[in-house]
Amino acid sequence: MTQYWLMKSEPDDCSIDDALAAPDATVPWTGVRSYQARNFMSKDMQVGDGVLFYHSSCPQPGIVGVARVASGTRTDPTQFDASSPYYDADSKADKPRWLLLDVQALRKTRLLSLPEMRATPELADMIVLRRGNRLSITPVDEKHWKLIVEGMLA
DNA sequence: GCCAACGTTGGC
DNA sequence: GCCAACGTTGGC
Repeated sequence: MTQYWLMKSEPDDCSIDDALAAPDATVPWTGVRSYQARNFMSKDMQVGDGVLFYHSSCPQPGIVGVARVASGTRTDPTQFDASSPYYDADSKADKPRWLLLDVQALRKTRLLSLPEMRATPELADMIVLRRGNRLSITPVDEKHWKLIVEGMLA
């Protein structure tokens, strides 16, 4: 069964335009350094799952596009790259701690801004809107996906 | 195993 | 630049 996810990306790092410009519009989702998000990738996310592409840590945070999970997980090489901001000195090559998967951008949406999301009662129980939420990958209910992708918020 | 200190995320 | 929230670390 297809599931749905919201994935945060800092547009300075990888924006929806960057993803759409990549070969096959597909980018390796590097830099996940939370066990909870990692476990979503390895245990729950399936090729073909829907992804809401979200811009964070930027002037206009919000949902900017639709994507899909395009691969299973593999080792995230940035954990071994001492010049990377995602370097993890404690992760060993024979026992990698961090994973990534490929995400294929499908299209841009209008900007559904964080303030608009917060002002929309139908979205009130989205995990990404919870106080203090810092999780970079969160599951999305089908009802929320439909409202945002094809419903009244599209 | 508890919990205070610290670091990070991310909106504002 | 500030700060709320929360995960992680490390002393005990």
